[in-house]
Amino acid sequence: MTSPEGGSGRRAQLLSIAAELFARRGFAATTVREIAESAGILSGSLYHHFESKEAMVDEVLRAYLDEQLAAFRGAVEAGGDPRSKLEGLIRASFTVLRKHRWAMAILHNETGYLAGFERFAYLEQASREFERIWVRVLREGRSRGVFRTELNPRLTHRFIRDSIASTVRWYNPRGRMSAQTIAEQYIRIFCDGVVIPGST
Amino acid sequence: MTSPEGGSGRRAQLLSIAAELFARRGFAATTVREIAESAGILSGSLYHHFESKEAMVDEVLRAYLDEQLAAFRGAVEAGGDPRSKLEGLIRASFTVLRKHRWAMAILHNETGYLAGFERFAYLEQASREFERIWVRVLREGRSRGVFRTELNPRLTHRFIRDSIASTVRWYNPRGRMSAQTIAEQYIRIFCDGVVIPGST
DNA sequence: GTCTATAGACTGATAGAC
DNA sequence: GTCTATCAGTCTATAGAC
Repeated sequence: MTSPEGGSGRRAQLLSIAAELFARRGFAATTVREIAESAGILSGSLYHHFESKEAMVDEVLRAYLDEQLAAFRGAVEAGGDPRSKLEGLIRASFTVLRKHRWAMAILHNETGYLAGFERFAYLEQASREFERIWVRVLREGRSRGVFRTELNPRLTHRFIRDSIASTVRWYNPRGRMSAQTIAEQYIRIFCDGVVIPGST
Repeated sequence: MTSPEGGSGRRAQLLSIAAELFARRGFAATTVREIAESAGILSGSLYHHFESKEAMVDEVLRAYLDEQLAAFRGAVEAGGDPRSKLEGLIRASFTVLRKHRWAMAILHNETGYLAGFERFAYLEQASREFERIWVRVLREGRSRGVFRTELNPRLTHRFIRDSIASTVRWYNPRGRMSAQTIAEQYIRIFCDGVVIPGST
């Protein structure tokens, strides 16, 4: 406990290196030797900090899920009309993306693989809780007559969730497009669509 | 050459089994022993049909990319206004999804890993060609004043591409929602948005 | 906190019998 | 077309020196 993050700086640094590799190359395809080499140490030394490779991805994912859940709840509690809440949820996703981009990618890419292990059963629980939050907002908008009734709320949620998660693959924090800029484009597409109403 | 698909039935069957495993658990995480076991044979027997594990995924991906490219070109050549072309591209994606769902998932999930091998350099070429087709349609719509000018065409393309690719994770060909139903929902969200114009 | 050295399991792939 | 048997390499993880 030597830094505000609640862990030693070295530990957090190693986790960040591992997370990026897991996200870029896949969890199974990333070896502990690669993680160690990226950190400038040998693989055996990693086990002074972590119990196993699984424990590393576990810690990365839990930290992300906790913050994402808090951000989603905050967005809903901020209130407003359904559209404002929906925009808030999208913005909350991109706010968390800035800090947890690798974790978002890992969750998106590896759920199918990790869900097979009992250790990671909490991933599905978290996904269901996230879906509940989004679907509630989408249903509210529908019943108030501001969201299209022909759209399936669960499909709609997955649609936007997967779009955002996939953003991580090309998003560059030092690039031309900030997370906030991307968020505003996504809100535009998602809420209002690509086609200008009445143009055809 | 004993079947209309251009390969022996057995070969196609083995490829289908492998593709599903690659899509569900990841290419690196899937072992040749698992593929063989799913097919009811032993791992050594696989090498009578295929040169390597890489050759298997290679064949799966090439078959998909060829059909997808033809489908996209057909959609654009069908003509019509920009919105019709855009809808055609989305429908073409879902038409191909029915036959190549596992290949779509593999391409989406493993590009980051496979792109590292020279053997799979063609994946990036194909992605660029697909993007060119979509962006041309999106730009045309913009310049004709039917698509929103504030939207970045490349971002817009990736947005819908990744949404569709992610669909494979929950799409069930024997489920309540057909690929066509999903396509129409996606067209609605993507073209017109979730929010009903003038409702707020 | 890192290194050396290695155990023990698993991996993709091969050779030859049937 | 499948099986048996196995090789050579790689993987995660451990034990103990420094």
